[in-house]
Amino acid sequence: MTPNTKIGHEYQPATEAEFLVAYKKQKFPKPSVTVDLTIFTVVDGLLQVLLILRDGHPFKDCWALPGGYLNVEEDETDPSNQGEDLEEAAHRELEEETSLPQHSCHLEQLCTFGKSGRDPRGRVITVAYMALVRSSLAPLIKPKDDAKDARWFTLDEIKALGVPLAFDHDTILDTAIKRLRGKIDYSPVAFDLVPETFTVGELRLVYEAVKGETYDPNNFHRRFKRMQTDGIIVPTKGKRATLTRTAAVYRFKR
Amino acid sequence: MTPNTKIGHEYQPATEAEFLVAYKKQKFPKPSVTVDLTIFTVVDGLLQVLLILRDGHPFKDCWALPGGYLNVEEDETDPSNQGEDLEEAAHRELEEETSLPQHSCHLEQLCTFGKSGRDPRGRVITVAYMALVRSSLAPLIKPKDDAKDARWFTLDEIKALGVPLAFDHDTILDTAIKRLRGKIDYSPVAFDLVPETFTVGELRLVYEAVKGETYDPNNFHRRFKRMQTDGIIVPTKGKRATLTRTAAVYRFKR
DNA sequence: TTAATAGTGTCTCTCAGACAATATGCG
DNA sequence: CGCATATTGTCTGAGAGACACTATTAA
Repeated sequence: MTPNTKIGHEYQPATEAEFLVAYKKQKFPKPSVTVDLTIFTVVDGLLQVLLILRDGHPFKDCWALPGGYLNVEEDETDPSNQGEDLEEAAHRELEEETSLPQHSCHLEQLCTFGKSGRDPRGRVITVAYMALVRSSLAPLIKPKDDAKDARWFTLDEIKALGVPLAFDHDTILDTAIKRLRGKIDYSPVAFDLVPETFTVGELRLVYEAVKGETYDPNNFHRRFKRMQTDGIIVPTKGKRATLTRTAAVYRFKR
Repeated sequence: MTPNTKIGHEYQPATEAEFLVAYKKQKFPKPSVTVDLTIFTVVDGLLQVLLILRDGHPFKDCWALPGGYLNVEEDETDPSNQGEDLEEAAHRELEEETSLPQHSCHLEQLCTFGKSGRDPRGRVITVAYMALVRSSLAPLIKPKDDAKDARWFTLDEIKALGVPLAFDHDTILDTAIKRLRGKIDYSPVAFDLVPETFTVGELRLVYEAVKGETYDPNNFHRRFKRMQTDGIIVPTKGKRATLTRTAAVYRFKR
């Protein structure tokens, strides 16, 4: 890395130990770092996103993606502990927001946004993550139904708000949707949106909700069977689920 | 975003203006943010990466990806100016390192790394970018050939160093290679590694260098012709280039 | 002339889209 | 029973991989 001379990052004594002692005494402006989450689920064949209503400034009373500051408090007694990792913070936020047990949801880093002026409090860089909540877990998330502070939105409902989301969260959400739509074609993310066991129809509904287009049920079934012969999907004993008739139940492998 | 109570992010007066005044007076620990670049090129049919030799602590005398601090100095007279954007910083670093004119290279955000302990100076979050330099520009980059401070490495040469790169740059590089290998199949990144005008063979060599595998020249040619009928590629007047015989020359469209 | 690469043609296999047909079981 | 969905099957066309073949030209 090329140190920035203007803010004094390049003082260079002989040993690294000496350097660090001197370095710690210096002061240069730093940004804040936050972690924001785009939490998706598919319920009733609709792609939905979890938004929270901000109760404090800035963007008070605006809907926003859940998120929070990255904890970077250094441990005085252990210099190697410089606070929580980014993934750790994302998992923490996800748990705080959904009350779901850690690692019950797929979580992946999406993109980092840091435009000057995106937060009136000062320079804030946000690392956006995308989380996928399987439909069987989604209903567990909204216990505080009366309190209007967190709820699932379909994409149309967000548009229907008529006002933008807080900060640059519209851009983040847009990036997340594009990423999800792209990834579903070549990676097994769909299996993180469906219940642990599922029927062909349920999986197809997830694809349709994410891509926003209909799939020919016959062709999808063929594709599904190929996944079965490839060992990606295995049949499950509990061989029934009810829609208009019975259907075989499967489970994702690995 | 959910403010972190422990570091006092949630003081909430009535108006946003009042809030901001009070907020600015607070102090909480912040990380540094850097931008690191993985700069690729393909020369002589080999995928190469630009590394610099660190002349200061930490990781003095280690090879590293070029990078530097994000400038977040706020403008006292203009509160909306909170420093340079992430992309701006990446372009600046790229120009500083390669001396190539701005926007002559493809540049895209890769991933953000922020593990606790990755930098002994303190908590540092780095936003990694991937840059692609077309082979016709690559030779322009190493004027300081005697000074051993920046040069192209093939992947094998990096392995042959026998020591890891500085910081977590091995991980970043690995991520970049995987991204490039993945993207070349479904996006036109190869055209950012080839000269502005190119022959079928030159384009194939780029694919082979990136993927690390050989392509059947006949089948590749067929694929190439399909791109031509799709209008992605157009023939160019200067219809010759020399290897062992002449070949038609093409240009990427859009 | 020769050798290496450009460029064409062919066969096979896989997979996607369109669409026909049968099976099943809830109402 | 009737109908919606599950499940199977067939036809076609696009594209990938393997491989044979001809054309061109620098050395």
